[in-house]
Amino acid sequence: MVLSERRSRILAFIVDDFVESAVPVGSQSLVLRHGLGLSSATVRNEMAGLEDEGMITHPHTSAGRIPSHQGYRYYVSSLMQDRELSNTEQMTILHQFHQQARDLEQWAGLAASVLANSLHNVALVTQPRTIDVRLKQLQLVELSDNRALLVVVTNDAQVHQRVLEFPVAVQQESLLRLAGRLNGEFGGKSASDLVVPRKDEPSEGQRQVESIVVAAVTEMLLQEQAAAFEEPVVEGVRELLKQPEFGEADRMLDTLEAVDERRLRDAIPSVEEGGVAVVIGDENREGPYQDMSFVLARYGRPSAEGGGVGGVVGVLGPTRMAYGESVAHVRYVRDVLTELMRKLYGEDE
Amino acid sequence: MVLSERRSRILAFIVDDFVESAVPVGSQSLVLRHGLGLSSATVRNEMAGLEDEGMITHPHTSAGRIPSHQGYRYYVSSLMQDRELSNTEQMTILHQFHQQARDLEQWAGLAASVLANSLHNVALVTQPRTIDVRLKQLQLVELSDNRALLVVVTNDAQVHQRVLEFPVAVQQESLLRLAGRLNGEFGGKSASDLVVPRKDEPSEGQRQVESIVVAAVTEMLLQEQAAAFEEPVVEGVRELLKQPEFGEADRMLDTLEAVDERRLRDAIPSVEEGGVAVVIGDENREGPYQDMSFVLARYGRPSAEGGGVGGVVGVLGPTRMAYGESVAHVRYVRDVLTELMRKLYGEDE
DNA sequence: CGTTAGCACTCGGGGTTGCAGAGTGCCAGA
DNA sequence: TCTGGCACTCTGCAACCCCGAGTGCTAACG
Repeated sequence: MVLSERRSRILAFIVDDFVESAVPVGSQSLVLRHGLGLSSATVRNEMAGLEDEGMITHPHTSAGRIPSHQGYRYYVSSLMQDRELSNTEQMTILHQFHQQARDLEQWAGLAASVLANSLHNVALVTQPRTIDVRLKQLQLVELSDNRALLVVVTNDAQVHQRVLEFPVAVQQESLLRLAGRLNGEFGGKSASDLVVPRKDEPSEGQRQVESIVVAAVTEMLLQEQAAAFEEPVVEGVRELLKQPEFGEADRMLDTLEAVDERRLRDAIPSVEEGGVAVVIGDENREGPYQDMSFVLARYGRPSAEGGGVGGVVGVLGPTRMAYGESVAHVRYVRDVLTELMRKLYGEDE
Repeated sequence: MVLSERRSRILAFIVDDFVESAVPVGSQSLVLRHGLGLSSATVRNEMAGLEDEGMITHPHTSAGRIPSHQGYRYYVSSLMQDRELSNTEQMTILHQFHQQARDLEQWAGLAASVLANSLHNVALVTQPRTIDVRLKQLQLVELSDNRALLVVVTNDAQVHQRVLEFPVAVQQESLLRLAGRLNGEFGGKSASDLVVPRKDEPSEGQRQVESIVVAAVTEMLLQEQAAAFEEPVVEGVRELLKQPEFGEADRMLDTLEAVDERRLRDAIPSVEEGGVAVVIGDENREGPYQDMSFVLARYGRPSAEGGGVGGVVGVLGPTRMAYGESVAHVRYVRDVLTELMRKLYGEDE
């Protein structure tokens, strides 16, 4: 569907005004705010037209117009100008990363904070994951006589841990030897390559220990493999709930449920690599998000070689959202994260 | 202050009824619900007395009575009967722990979930910490040519990680040797014992690498040491906000801010070992919690030998809270966590 | 034929009014 | 010392009204 030049301008103004004020915009206020050389009556006629085309609606007979989901869609796809962040904005964001981001795990949280604060909506960032999970290194730390902490580092630089219990007493020294041997044997391997070995040398007890460790590692790798994402880091819930669409208490409670990490993990729309995806209102499959919008992007290295590592970064807000701003910010933070990952995992390979 | 037997009974009924219904309780409804052999008029006289003693108040002239903070305090200290969880309740909770709690890190979250669901309030649990942080083991994992992941396990079985950047290229093999050497040298030592060594053998580059690693480890240990608690795991925010005292939207927003992890970390009242602490309303120093109550306990091993490991577990709710239930649940979950820790870190030492 | 002025109509929000219900305080009598 | 009774108070809720902002339509205008 293509709108006339004039209608497009009017639609864009309606979207802009409504996004800013959250109040349905009427014909008169429109001509007053933006000096279009038309009378309010003409604008009313055009608005009626826009309504016929499904771009805007009435909340009730005598209220101003608000954009429909389709109207937002048209705005995002055809009308919105695609701005880049200014240098100052870029520097502000970069600065926060350079100052605080020590640890891989903190990156996601930091990115989420930055987005939430700039956009006053919920920001969500998943931890970087690889599609092809492999063991990088494991470590065994003695805790008590027959307990040890197993620490597993995978090729996406994620660290996982688990407490193991053995039927026999073990010494730190033998655990070290075992860890060393297993690292040599299984380092770089994926879950399916791990098998409980049947060597002859080790005593009965040690064989048991070994098989417990290998089983745990296998399970941890599989678990990592199974979840496309783990629960995303979510930031800015309060920012979101300050928006006037959530003014009523029960609406707030529903929304609070919708932005629960566990809930979001399964609801994040799929995103293709490269661009920034905008999913508006009822384009969402899941109920609670039908009057909200996602702006999402993949960060990380492309999965070309199967060894790609990455995740998803984005914001979630009411459909009445500053799409232009959001896209610009999400894209920039995506680029920053991608660059960080590129440095971390090395330039090539 | 001591109340007459009859007034005590009436106060207890007022607290019970108000906790249950959240509606100010009047003299008549009181005699109807509990068959005390008195007329409403007499109860009114007693209520006037209780009001003089500061135990209850009026929201306005012609409303029922609600307990004052002092009233709750009297109730908790003198009136409340101290129940234990029934066997079934204990089993339900234990079952959840046995089924899900694989990983030390998950314990806190699980404990919080259990409490939040049973008590319909916010539950908070800090990760176990020791007062005397020592290095247990470290691990170095190569990421790219000149980057490595440093994994540090401390004596409280916490795992921490950081990405390090070296001025020279490093090999996994030399990292392994370095890690082994440092483990031998510094295992069991605390931050103050770590010093950048000045050996002669290693080449210039390797010395740089070593000093970077040692510096990072020191910093991580200190950081762990500095924070009495890290941010607690918080669960059940939605449960809390469903309570009628948060029915209005702006009240909800304020509360949402108050239960923010970062905010809570600094606001948790201090708790002595042993018992269960109840901090009611304006007994809290910090503003946002002045009309809420904490029920808290320390879990873990006593810090007798300086090597104790533990944390804090508890709930946060409106002053109108089922204190008896809360105390019973918090105490039981505390015991469960303590037992788990005892097993984990060994019986003695 | 597109644009505009004018007009009747509609609806939500805010303020007012008017109960009904639940409670209280107090007093006089058992 | 307790209790029945009564006048009084305050909240919550529903009904009501009115104002303002906005619409749709029609007729006139360039």
